[in-house]
Amino acid sequence: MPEAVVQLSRRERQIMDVIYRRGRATAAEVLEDLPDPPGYSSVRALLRLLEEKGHVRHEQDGPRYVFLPIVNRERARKSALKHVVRTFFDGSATDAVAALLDGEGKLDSSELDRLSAMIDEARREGR
Amino acid sequence: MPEAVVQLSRRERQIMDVIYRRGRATAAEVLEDLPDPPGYSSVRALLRLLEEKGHVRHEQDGPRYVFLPIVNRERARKSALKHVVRTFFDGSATDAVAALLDGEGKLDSSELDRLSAMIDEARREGR
DNA sequence: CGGGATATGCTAAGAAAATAGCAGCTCCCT
DNA sequence: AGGGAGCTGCTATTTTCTTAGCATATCCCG
Repeated sequence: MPEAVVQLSRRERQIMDVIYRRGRATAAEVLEDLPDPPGYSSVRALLRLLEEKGHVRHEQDGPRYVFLPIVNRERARKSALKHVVRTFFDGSATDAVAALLDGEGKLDSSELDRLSAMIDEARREGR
Repeated sequence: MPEAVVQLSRRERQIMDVIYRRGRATAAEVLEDLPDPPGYSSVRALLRLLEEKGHVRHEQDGPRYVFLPIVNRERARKSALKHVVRTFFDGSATDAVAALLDGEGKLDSSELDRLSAMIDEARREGR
């Protein structure tokens, strides 16, 4: 029930995306990956804000900070998928999978095997 | 090619989500579904803005407007999935499917069949 | 060991977002 | 027909976001 989906602002969202993509990132790295990159100071101000709000934390790495998400990737993933499924697929995970299969880049045969295996697995569990 | 993912503000994003979820919506309906619902006027102001920016259009329905997304759901879906896959799954659609299979609610057997069929399909196309 | 490059902390101001208020139009019901 | 309910258009205000600037600390290399 917690899942207090705090609403991030535009930049905050962009920054969190970068951090999730990289797993961890310094202010300079974040800046590198931001669209319409602002000044360095701006990024740092936002990172401080995100930290205050409890979205990231930092570890010291020599002279600089490395920022990490508070919510682990696993959880964040699920939450993101859930939102997409709810918003664009009427809650149907199956439809979402369908879109992934034909939308995203071609999957090679080993990946398809992996998926088949997962489906068999689900079938076994399901009965 | 560029997927000009125009950056929406917090509220704008929320409103677009509502519209995509419902397919079409009046200002009152949008308001209904918004978290931390603001005043009615606020919603309308935002809708007007979204229309100006080209994200939605409206049709007249008797005395009121019904708003619809400009980008059709199909495209919006793909774009949303792509973003999630990129941000949280290192670009691996397969991993995303995996998360969907065990994350989202249980799939019943007919859905699993459907997925199997899609995978076979992909295999056939892929070779 | 000295200086440039790179960091951080803090703060202030400019830009954008979000909200609310008011006037006027339209529909609908009694 | 009269009047309330429900909408829209526009605008003004407040709040939040976003940015940049400056002072200070740390690292690292020649």
